[in-house]
Amino acid sequence: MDQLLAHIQQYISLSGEEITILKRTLSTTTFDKNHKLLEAGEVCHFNYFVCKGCLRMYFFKENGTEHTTQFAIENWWLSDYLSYLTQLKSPFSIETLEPSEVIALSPDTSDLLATEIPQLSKYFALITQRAYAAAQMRIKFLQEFSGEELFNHFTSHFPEFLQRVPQYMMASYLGFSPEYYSRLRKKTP
Amino acid sequence: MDQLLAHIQQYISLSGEEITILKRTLSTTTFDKNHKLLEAGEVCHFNYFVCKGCLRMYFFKENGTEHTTQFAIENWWLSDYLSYLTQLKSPFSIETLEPSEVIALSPDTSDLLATEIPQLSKYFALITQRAYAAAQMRIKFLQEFSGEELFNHFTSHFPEFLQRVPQYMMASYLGFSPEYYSRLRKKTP
DNA sequence: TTGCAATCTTGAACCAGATCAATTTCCAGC
DNA sequence: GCTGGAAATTGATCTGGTTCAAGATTGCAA
Repeated sequence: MDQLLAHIQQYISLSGEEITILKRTLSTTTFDKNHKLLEAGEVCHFNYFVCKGCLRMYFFKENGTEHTTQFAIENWWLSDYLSYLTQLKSPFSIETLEPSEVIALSPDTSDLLATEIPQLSKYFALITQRAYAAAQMRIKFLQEFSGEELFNHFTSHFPEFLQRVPQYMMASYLGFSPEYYSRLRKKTP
Repeated sequence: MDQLLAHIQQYISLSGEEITILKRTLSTTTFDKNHKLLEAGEVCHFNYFVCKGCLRMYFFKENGTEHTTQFAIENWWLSDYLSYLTQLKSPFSIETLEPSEVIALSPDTSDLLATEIPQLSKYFALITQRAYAAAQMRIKFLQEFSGEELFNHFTSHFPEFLQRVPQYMMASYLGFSPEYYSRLRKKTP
């Protein structure tokens, strides 16, 4: 919970009263490893803030192969935004990869908080802008880099991730097969 | 200009006075075909709204090949959000593909308008959310579909685009070579 | 501690899509 | 209405990455 308050206060300042409102309105939930927060075919009712742990969002192709589209660790928000906004069914699943502590925010609660704490809209706007900017860069990387380049880029920029995430998930996140991932790993130890 | 006002009023309602403020503050600019609105290496100072025409955002790999990351037609906003937010240099270029009429919005003007027309923050927030949602779906499609599937999906969902955009740009947008695009096209006429 | 299931590795055959090179078609500007 | 350059097609060849199948490792549940 303090995790989120600290994160918010990186962008806007909160009065004592506002902090009280937030603490009263929001609550953290603890989940085991491999707990499903969203199952493909359901509506994505929440935007999840990770206080502690690690989540991922993924989907299945018709042929049954699984593809991870996003990871989220401490201080990241994660949700299927299209489903979250429209309340239509999501093609994605979201699950914990570690025992995790998250805050689940619904659109209603979000609106409520934004009216009680006007500043908060600015925080949410910033978060969404940053998420969009990150998505733009991810699209660029996927187009720009070969598998090997993606692998090298990722291992050098986010080494901490590799410890926390199974290789076959990393492989599907970067857009190639587990076998090829293993070969790249061998290549540059 | 009315194009933007209409677009805004799909999401929020504006008073006559607010419309006046908008008309006074914003202006449309007309550009020839192939006009560069942003050159790679510069800061992206504006978020562009397309009243009429067509823009694209693209970048170059070291090997010199060009990759289109986004198109924008009427009623779409386009910018390199990371550069726009941080005012750091952008790796992208933005150019018109047709004679176009656009509204260029700077972060300062955006803030100014948001204080004069509080409702407008909601509009901008919605636009960004939708853009983020679209980017999430784009990433999903790029992971989910083979070249041929992407091609079929795109031609069936956005046939109007194909008329307006050169094939080699479509090819790089979908993530493959112009030659392969041509072969796919032949395959399914 | 053991046993089983999930994950990771390795090899060999294969293929979607790239690259290179040679025409052909399409236009924008004179 | 030419004409030169950009865009599109087509064929031949090549390769990054997949797929399939068979072990080797790991890790966790009982």
